[in-house]
Amino acid sequence: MSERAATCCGPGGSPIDDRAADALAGVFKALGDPVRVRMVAALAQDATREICACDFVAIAGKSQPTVSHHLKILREAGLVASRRRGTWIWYSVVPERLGELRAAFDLEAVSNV
Amino acid sequence: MSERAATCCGPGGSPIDDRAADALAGVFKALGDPVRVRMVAALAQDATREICACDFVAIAGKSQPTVSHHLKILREAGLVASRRRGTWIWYSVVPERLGELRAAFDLEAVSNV
DNA sequence: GTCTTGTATCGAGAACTGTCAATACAGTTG
DNA sequence: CAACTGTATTGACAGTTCTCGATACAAGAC
Repeated sequence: MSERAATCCGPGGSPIDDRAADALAGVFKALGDPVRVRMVAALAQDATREICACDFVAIAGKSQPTVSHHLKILREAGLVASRRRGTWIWYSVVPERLGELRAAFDLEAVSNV
Repeated sequence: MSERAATCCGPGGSPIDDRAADALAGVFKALGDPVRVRMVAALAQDATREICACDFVAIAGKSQPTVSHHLKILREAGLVASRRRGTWIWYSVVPERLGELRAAFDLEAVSNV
């Protein structure tokens, strides 16, 4: 930067506070893996869809511990919810969180496309 | 899974092909860092906004090499574009790519929120 | 040409991530 | 209770990522 920067640059302050940036980045990071994208996509076909944890082994094409690891990341990011019913655990998407993400792209820059 | 899975699980095939999942995950990964979220947010205030590379040092609060590293990641993800004008290099958002991301959330599951 | 300044790349270290085998935990069944 | 099955956790390894100092490259000023 240096002083000369004043010659080239406008104001350009960031329109997002650090807490919001951290939160957004956290959710994006959770979606930043192809395996997890496939899992979320399978769930997000509709908001009420539930998929048994055991089925994600086939959907993801990974071992059971790996699938469990990815499900945990998605859970902690608030993207999916789990619900035990009898022996099996069913996962579903959290529509509110996906709505938040979509809203994050509803900016001037995007709406004009 | 095992054979018993057939007892608990529906079809649940993934509605996204591997190539699309890889592509989506790649863009999400690029957004999976608070520094880059702040940089993109600063650019995305409107589609025509241009920010000098030198200004991102202040916006990101990181060293110049680190900022350059993050800008490269955003460039390679197609999220921002760079344009040299004289001495300085100006960055702007790529609205089409942001539109693609927004479209990724326009699913049944989300539109019903 | 040299000097100065903005930007990108290199190199290295610390921290994190994806993966799976082995193991532990949680339910159901007998 | 014990046995079985679905799920989560642990431990370890390879690969990646973030960060910055040092350095190289690029363009304008002199």
